[in-house]
Amino acid sequence: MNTAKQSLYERIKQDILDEQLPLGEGLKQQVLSLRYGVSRIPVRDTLLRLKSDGWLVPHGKRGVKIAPLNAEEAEDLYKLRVLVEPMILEHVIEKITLQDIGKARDILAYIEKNTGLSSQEVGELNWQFHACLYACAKRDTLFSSIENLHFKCSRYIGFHNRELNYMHISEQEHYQLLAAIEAENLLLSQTILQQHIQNAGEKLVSHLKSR
Amino acid sequence: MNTAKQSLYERIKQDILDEQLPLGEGLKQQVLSLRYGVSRIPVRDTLLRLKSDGWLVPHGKRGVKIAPLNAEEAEDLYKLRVLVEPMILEHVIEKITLQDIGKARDILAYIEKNTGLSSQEVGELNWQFHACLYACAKRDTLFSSIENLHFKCSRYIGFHNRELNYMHISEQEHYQLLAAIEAENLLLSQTILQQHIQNAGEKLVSHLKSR
DNA sequence: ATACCAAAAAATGTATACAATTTTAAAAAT
DNA sequence: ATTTTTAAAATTGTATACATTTTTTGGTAT
Repeated sequence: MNTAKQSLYERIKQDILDEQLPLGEGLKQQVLSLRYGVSRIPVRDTLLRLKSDGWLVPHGKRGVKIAPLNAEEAEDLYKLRVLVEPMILEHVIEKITLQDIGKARDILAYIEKNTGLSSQEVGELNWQFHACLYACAKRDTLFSSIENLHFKCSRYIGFHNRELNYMHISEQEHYQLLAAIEAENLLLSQTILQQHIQNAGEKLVSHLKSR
Repeated sequence: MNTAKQSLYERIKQDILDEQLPLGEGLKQQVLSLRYGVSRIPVRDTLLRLKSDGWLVPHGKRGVKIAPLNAEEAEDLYKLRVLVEPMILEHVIEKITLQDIGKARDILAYIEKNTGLSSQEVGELNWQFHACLYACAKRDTLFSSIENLHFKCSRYIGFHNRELNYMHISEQEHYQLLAAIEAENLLLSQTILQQHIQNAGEKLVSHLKSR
């Protein structure tokens, strides 16, 4: 919405990702308002929003804390994605244009060219690629459900990339997916996408469990 | 959280369901704060929350309006439920106790006994039945994803009941589902649940389309 | 008459102030 | 020493006041 609050939302998200905010304890509105140089009102708005997003959870009778990462949640999120994301491909193939495909290909090319990207930037571009494909299906509900799953995953993916530096592997799968969509081969594209998600999910979960 | 805001959230939800609030136009914070006798701050909190919930959508550059009902969204929501809800049954069957089953059965009995319930009350009790089963799986992420889908559906279900008075039909399916879970028959319970959701979904969608 | 611009009005975003609740800490009682 | 009670401190929820942005409206020019 507004620049101030939007940036506050982004800044707090970033600080959660970078582990700049206390994990076990409740987040104090006043501490955050001092830290970010705004009043408690926009802080409250942001905390409420991040709670809806699932990045924050209730803390005791009042306030919120950062949601702990756990392997079980990651597992369920990826299983959900395996089921849900292929659903939208039907509509993607129906509606996708050459411009859309070009745009998606551009994102992949950009990732390949810029080897110096941070893991988080790669993660964001990865989602841009998927979102770019899914958006052209023009199914708001499906799209936002998927977007929501991605958002919840993104906390794990950041971690994933930072510690495994994994993302490059999946680039080939992205090109295969794009080709299958371009060929309007629904079943193949769904299979590739499922595999793509499952591969990433299994790697992440096994890594989370082995800590 | 607090009583005042909790009840404000419930009251605004109720007024959206009962079509007591303007549909096309943006909801004005001040109008609502006068209407409900509170300041704009808790109103703002509630509007933000209902926007996250999907009951409200952005209105122009600023503010929110009530999300319009449309058949496409209902269709996608039910298709999502058909895929996602059977997922949790695996864990339900693994963990469910006789107490849980008893509690679920009590809810069904209560619905049968009280023939004078409003369509909305029946809808709420229906969800209580499902939630009661799903909760014992102890899978927070799966549960809240399903809860979220139900919540989005609930706007349509209220409408559905009011205009079709359909819900009694599904009681038999509920008993069948409970029996299959009690018998620890995963595949059967999943099939019944899928059918249950699909039946309701198809009826609702066809009704929405024929307006 | 239509399009465009500017000023006023309206609506929201944010800050500060106050109220209510919860947490803490300390003291008293067992 | 441990538990319970009670008061103070801390924290959040809400109201009011102010700032900023958006929308509307009225006027002017083409």
